[in-house]
Amino acid sequence: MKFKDNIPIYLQIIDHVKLKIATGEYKRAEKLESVRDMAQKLRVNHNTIAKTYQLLEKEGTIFSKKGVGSFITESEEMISRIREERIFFKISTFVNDLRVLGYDDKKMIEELEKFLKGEMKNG
Amino acid sequence: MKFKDNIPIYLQIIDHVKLKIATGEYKRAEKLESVRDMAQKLRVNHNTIAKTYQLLEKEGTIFSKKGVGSFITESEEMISRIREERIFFKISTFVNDLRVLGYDDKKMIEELEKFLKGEMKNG
DNA sequence: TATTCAGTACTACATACATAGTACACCACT
DNA sequence: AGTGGTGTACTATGTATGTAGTACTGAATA
Repeated sequence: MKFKDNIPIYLQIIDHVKLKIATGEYKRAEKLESVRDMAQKLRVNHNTIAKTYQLLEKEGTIFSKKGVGSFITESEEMISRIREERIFFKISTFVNDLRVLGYDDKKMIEELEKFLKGEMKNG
Repeated sequence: MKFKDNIPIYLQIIDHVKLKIATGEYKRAEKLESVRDMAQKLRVNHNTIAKTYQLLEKEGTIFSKKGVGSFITESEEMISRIREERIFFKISTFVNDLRVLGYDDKKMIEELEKFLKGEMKNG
């Protein structure tokens, strides 16, 4: 996993975990990698992963048991919400950003279609 | 202007300036507010604005003259590029993000259209 | 019971960010 | 020549982030 500068690593890992939940890669009640294993895999300090897991637990996305491990939430409703909120956020961000740049609904859709067609030509 | 946590203020101001260039609010060779005035307006330290302007100058977006002020680039080509790069980035980010979530081109456009229609109902 | 693995907690250290205050260098203008 | 506005530079301080190392607590298991 590659981290961007200028954004705290622990926030990027939080997003990384929630993305995997949103895509279904992480499933309900599934055991996460341990704090130390995840730290080694992502090449960060275990304290950074501990902070990540603690914040994810605080918002209910995962839960941790001392001596046992950390697990994805058991609530399917929570998992659905994570996915839906993510989709809504991505779309509304896109719409807002392009409107600020002067795009109306029609032009927005046209430019998106043009982009998708142009991609096919190039790669 | 409201700043997000977790993203350095000076980066947010850089984006803020470039957005105003992209939208045409800031025009070619236009004089920017002074370091101290901009600082007061945005309620940040003047050192933060100084850093912002210096980074914007390093990438050629603006230029500064000691004792005179800071100015938007004189290059129309540069201004066009700032706008075009911004649009490309927003669209490609959107496409990538939704693909990761399992959306193909068709569904992507459908969901965008649904979002835009849904907005009309609500507000 | 003893070991191992798990989350958690703490100190120490370094760097980036942001503020606060001050000072200097440069330019325009009176 | 002097004044004021400009960018620039510097020190000091505090907070957040991240690493490094160590140690503790709890649960599972041999």
